[in-house]
Amino acid sequence: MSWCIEVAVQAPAHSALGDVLSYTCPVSVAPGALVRVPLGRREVLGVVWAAHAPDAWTPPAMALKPVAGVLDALPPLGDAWRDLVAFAARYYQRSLGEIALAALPPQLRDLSAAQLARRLKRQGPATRAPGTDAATPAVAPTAEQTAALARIEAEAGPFLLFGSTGSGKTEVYLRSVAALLEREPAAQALVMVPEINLTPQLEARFKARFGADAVVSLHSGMTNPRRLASWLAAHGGAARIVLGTRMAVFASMPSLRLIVVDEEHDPSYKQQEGARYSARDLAVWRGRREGAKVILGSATPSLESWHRSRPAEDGDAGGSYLRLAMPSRVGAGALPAVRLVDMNLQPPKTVLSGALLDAIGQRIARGEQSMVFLNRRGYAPVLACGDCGWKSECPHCSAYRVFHKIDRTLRCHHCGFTERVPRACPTCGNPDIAPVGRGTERLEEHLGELFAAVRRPDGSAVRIARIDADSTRKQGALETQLAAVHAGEVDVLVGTQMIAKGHDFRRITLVAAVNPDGALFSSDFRAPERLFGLLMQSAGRAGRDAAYLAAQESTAEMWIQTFHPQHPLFAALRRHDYAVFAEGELKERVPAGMPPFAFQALLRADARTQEAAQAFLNAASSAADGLPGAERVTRYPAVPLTIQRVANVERAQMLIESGSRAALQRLLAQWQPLLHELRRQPEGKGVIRWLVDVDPQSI
DNA sequence: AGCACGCCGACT
DNA sequence: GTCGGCGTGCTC
Repeated sequence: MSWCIEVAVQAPAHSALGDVLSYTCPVSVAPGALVRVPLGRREVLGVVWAAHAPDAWTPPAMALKPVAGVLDALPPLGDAWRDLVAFAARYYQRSLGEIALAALPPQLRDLSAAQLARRLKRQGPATRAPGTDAATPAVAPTAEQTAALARIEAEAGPFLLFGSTGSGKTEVYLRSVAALLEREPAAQALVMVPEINLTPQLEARFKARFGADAVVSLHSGMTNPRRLASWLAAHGGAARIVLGTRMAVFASMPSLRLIVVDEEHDPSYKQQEGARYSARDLAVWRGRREGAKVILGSATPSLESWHRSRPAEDGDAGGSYLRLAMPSRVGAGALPAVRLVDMNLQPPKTVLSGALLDAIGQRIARGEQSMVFLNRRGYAPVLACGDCGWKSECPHCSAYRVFHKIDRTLRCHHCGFTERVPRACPTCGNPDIAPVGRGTERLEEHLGELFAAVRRPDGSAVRIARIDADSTRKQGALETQLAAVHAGEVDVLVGTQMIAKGHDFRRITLVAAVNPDGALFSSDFRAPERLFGLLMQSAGRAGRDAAYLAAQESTAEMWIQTFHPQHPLFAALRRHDYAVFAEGELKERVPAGMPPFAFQALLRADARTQEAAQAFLNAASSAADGLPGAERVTRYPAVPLTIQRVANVERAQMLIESGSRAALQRLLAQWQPLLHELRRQPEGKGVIRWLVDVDPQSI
């Protein structure tokens, strides 16, 4: 008789396939061990979830296949890690194996037991990096930082570190990590940032403080071998500090004691494909499960975290998070003065108001830098024919193709369909087709023309640069461009929100948002929150160096051009008052029953036709009628997505909402098998795929 | 998810 | 006459 082991393999949740598959094994294998198992015609990597001794299981009707190999050179994944994976799978309605395998470095899938053993030997034994040897002399912390650190030491958390841009949140992270590593010889810390772009500078700071050996990174921009090496270092305990993007929340860290989620409000923490997990929320869960402290940091926290960190008041016990405020900027100038330009008072079709141009011109003359934001790539969002009304619609999507002047193409930003710009209107032959609206390319060109005659202090011509997804497509292009800005080789920087995040430009004294109005009246209730965060973050780019401002006798300014200057969002922004903005938003959400006062999920269907997609959703809704607890959950009607068709696929979704997270979870869990079933019914005809998005980040 | 098997259009 | 499209079905 042999052992029976239950193994999680990469397969989607499916009615025909259970969460784990059973195999026989001649020897005992610990849960958490990695194995190679036959699956159909191939052999795949799996994680052992349970093992049953020879006398403790009865063979099922079907014959079980034997395990193909055990990767026993690797210590098994811990209970805590498996609990995290199991929770994420359950909460986000995915299969165990899908989450488990996605959480492992991809290269592990291709390695045999012998190859892995060799690899581990080469990597050397898990010598624990000391973690504090290279400690660079740090400047003394401010009173606010000291106070926050004391609370973090003394209390359990989770903590919401509410620190304005430039308040030195990173220093608090560094010191919290340092205190932990010194206190516990084996302890590990996980530090997450929202974007890959932000990992290099963070890595540099952590390596300078803790030594290169103690720190590894984990993100999708790394090569597979490097990712495997980092993962093994974290799993073996050699790496004391793991830095990474959202995927790092699943890193195996046997001695995890501290988790930092920087810019916790950032939407990038929510995965938008496959398993749609929130790395921030999982970090909080993981911290509680493993007894690790969790620090969420932001100048503009998510309303969820803000609400959860509300102080106790009469009649309200307060939130479960502890809010630590650091309102002052360190070594930076005062927060920039916010100037609103009422575009209603400008001549029609004004792109950049005269006052803004003057202000930028003055900065150029003084050798300072300005930054102009426009959240739209390309030259113009639409190309149109004035005669017949033709517009550059994408044939495969319900969206316009964007005109990119640089390579004279029309590109669909949703499906990627690209064509050369036609010489004349494709429908009426009119050669006079014109760009409508503007993107970063056109803004860059426009600024170049406007400042053509202006001279810098040394008499040379003005230099304008653009940073967006197009200009940084090539490997290393972003670094090169950022270096040029730092070196003062750029006077005016044009870009998308890519340049609003994190980068610490010392000589920028003016930031302008040219056209932020779209988000004010969006159908997505979180749009204002995102806009506020983005504008605050952008404002934070200006005047980061107080000494520089003083030497220049300059002041930092944030310019906003808007047709709605009286909007309350701008009033709060003007005073840099996130708290007022947040309280205002929360007040609106209570009566509307919206998050954080309710919990949501989306059921989405993609199909050949919009009718088929909606028919599936409606049938799904009917199927949920009988489920226990359904009366505590509101199901809204099926509606098309804002961009209804992408790559010839019609998309519809249905919002599901409840005041009780448990009730919502219960319904989703019971719904899942019915949805699989429904797919094969007539109502599921034409459905290409369906998916559940728990705690959707936009609706 | 893979990877098969299984029936209908343009090519050596 | 085949090569190949992706529509259903199965994997312990």
